[in-house]
Amino acid sequence: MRWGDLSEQNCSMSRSLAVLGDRWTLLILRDCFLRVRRFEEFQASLGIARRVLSERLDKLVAEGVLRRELYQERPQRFEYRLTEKGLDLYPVILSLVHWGDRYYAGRAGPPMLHRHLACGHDFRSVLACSECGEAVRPQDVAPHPCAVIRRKTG
Amino acid sequence: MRWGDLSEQNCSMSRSLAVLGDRWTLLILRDCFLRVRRFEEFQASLGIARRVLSERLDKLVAEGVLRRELYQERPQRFEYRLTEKGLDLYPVILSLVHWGDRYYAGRAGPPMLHRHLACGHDFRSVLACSECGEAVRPQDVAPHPCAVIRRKTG
DNA sequence: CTTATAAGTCTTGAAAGTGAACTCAGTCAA
DNA sequence: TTGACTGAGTTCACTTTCAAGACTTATAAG
Repeated sequence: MRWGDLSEQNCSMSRSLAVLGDRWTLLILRDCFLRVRRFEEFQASLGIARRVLSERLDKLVAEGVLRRELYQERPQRFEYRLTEKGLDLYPVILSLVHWGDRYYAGRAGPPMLHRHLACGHDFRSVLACSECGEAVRPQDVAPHPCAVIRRKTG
Repeated sequence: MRWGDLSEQNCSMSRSLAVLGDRWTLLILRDCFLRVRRFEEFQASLGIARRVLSERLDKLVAEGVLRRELYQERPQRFEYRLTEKGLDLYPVILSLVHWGDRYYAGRAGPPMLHRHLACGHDFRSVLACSECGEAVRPQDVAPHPCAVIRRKTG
């Protein structure tokens, strides 16, 4: 299967990864959450090839994850900002960061901490249930198909 | 910058993505959480090229995300199972699934639901604070460097 | 004019991915 | 004892994507 065909899969994860799942896109989005907004900033921060950066930004804009906003007339210059759809990726980003913190922080500890302004503490992200608010572990979850699952029956 | 140099970055997200951030790895892990364990099963489920699957599984084993376990002697056959480190990726996977549910579910709704066995409800994943248990939004969080940040100073 | 800046685009060799065929160890059935 | 079959890979001949740097375009500043 080609990567491009992924978005046609009947699976939300495939469809998410069709947008986010290549080598640079999530790093670009991490930068967005750190208030990086301009082409040269992304390029300097990531060391990504310019052509690839350009492609990825275009795709994220096309998908509505980022929007391209004029910040200067003459010469026209644009910056890239998270939309609401983009902001909704925060749990994905933070989960990845905290997994890295747990398994790849050196002796020096995690390079970055996150303070929860509401309670004042540095925190880790916890997966919680939208219905009861409790923390959720993999063994507490039963995935089940929503409706009819289409199978090839031939 | 080459992808291979990513793991040397002083950022937990880079280090996570150095392991997980290519085009197929997270889909392989999704399958793991759905109890797919064997080479042929992964291959059939994903339609991935066999060479790439083989490479990815090896890498995940090398990183300690999966372990390779003998399930049959003569001929020796192995299956791949999540380690604790792998199980800790559940928040990442579920966040991606629920983001896809929200933005890419068709008229039919999400293809897959997740029941929280503790409370009995189908749920969405919510990002919560490990310290106070409250739900966290991006604007509630202040990231700050943990220790000295190394910069190129000349 | 000349240089500088920001945001790209173009080019070219290197790396990675694709799909089909092939290998290898062993089982099973005739 | 041959022949088909299974599961887990490996190999090969392409095709696609990526990396790094040079080039382009619009404009301002000196």
